[in-house]
Amino acid sequence: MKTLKEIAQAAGVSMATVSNVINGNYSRVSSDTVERIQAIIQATGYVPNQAARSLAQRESYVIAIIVQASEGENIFRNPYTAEYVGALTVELYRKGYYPLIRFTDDFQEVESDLRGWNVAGAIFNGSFSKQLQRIHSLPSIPTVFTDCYFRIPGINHVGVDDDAGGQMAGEYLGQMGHRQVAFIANYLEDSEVDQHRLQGFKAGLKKYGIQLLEENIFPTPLTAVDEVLVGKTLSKANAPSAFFCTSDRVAVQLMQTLHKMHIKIPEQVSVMGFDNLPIAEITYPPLTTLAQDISQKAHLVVDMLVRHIRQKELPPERTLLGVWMVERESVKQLLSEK
Amino acid sequence: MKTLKEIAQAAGVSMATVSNVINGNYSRVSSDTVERIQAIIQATGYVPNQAARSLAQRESYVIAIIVQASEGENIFRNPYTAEYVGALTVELYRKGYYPLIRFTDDFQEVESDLRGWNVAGAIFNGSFSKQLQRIHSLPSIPTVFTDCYFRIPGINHVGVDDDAGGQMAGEYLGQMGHRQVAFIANYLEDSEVDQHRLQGFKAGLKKYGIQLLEENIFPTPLTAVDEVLVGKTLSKANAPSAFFCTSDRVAVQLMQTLHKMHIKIPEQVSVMGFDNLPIAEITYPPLTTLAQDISQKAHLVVDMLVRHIRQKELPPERTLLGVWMVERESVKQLLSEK
DNA sequence: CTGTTAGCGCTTTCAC
DNA sequence: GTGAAAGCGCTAACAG
Repeated sequence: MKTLKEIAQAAGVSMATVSNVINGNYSRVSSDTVERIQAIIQATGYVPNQAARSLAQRESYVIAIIVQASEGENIFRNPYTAEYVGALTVELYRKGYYPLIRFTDDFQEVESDLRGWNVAGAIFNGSFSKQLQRIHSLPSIPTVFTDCYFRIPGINHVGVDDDAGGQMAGEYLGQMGHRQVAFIANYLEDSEVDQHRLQGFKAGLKKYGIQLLEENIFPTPLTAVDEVLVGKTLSKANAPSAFFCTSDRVAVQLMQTLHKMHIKIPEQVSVMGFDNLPIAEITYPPLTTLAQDISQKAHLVVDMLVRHIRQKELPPERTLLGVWMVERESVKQLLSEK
Repeated sequence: MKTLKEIAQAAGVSMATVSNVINGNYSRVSSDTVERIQAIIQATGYVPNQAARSLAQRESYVIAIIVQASEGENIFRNPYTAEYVGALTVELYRKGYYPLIRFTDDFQEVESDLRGWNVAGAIFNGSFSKQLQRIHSLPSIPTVFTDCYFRIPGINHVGVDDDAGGQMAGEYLGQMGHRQVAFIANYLEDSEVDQHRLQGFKAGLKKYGIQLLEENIFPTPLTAVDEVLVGKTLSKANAPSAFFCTSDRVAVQLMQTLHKMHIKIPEQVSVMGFDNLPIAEITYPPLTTLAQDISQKAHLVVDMLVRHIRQKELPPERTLLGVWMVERESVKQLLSEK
């Protein structure tokens, strides 16, 4: 018993009626028939063919999840991305959609996925700034962009309040008595996320009259985290006593380097991260960081997307998720100074 | 320009011809026509409709990746799973397939995915022991099972040589001079992976005349890793000087507990893991562990699956991937004893 | 080499 | 309430 037609025959009704039952249009079918058909479906374990449905409806229940990654890169080695996509997956199934996950950086591939699968919607993660114009001008499929900043209005976006997070970090370090601090970005030049975290950080420090020196801003982990550079930075006259890193991953790298150099955390140097990934709990010492609620974010994103799928022509939305401090043990309270 | 039909009209040929060009059946089309049609496809950015193709062929280019997880669980928080599924995703796209990722524990859902999408094949990860019978009796879609042990013959399987890994761990600890050791499983009762690692471990220890005491075998992290139990275990007369954990994640938990108790690793207690996940590098101290090549595994799995898709009726295959020691700093060399 | 034709399994008017 | 029929976009014989 494989097709709708066979179900219809078994029930002695037309295909249209079975179709109505399957799709929950009970108002068009007598409750007797509904029950009878459902019983048969149950008994036979009939499963509708998604391809046929998608063809007939000119739309599938597929949602593309496009994650920016370079050719052949396994982006799920990044724990943040993995957890986020996992959370999206869970949410999508909950709502009856199927995720189509694609790692890419290439607009061609994105376009053929979107069109080839007649996707109902798409979720983008990462800074697709360059391709954005073209993505945006695609057939009118609803999209939500996440973790990126755009100058283009008219897109749906869910992000994290990076400014606020940076600011909290700045204030916290100030309050803990640090007066010389440093910032390590992931990719300052390209990532607006990094730029906002830095901006917020500066603002937070300002409240304590602290200035972040240009020389203490490291645009990428590569330019900061190796032993010689860390050594140089720490041996200066006004060496920073604390580092704020744009992500937990970067913080972890820094901590490794410090361990190798036998520099004690937080006794000699304090470290802060951003994201509150599972790894933040297992570092030594446990990492003080800014938390974002990834499940909530996924939930919001999927909700927003589904809303726009159901009612096209809804005006674009933007949401910024809050962040909060998770105080662990990687930042030392300094004696207050003059 | 959206459909094959339109391309055919534009080129002044029949749909069949365009179809042949799209599917690379160049032997049935003159090279002139091939070029002309390809040019048009290029120019118009035509993308074939996957649903239609799948309907007509009675098979899609979708491969289901079924990951065992409880209802609503985001299994990508497990870094091993995330990395593995990511690697599968990369490999599948490389071969022209689309991954359909599903977290579940429920056979019903598996079945409706497999049938509803007319998947070309499926990859299972986790111990689907209970459902296996039913999965196996499904419509004849090729499957590969990974990271599990089954008594049922006739299935394709790619696993890791857990016995060998366990044995290497046992021999290594023996060679490093440890004489009292302990083993922490993830879920000994249910996981045959754990059981094999334990078995190998015992065998490896035996070469050094070491016996693993029953009381030093912890069936789950819950029964081992909390402070009181660790305290009790370590204060015994013949306290273990080293712990072999069935996974890096468990090892990390143990290390955290030890840190909390201010027990020095490896000076006071040595720790070994299994998997060589990225986290193994960032623990303090870096974790000595057994490595498996996840990309290679994914590659093998996809290769095997595709082989069975192309030639049904191929006899079932089983492959065991090798593992190797990655020596870092979590195991101490003890003075050799009597 | 190329075209014609008959579906794949489902949804969707539109009649009844 | 229910059914008949016309596709959705593509592939797969089979003719020519």
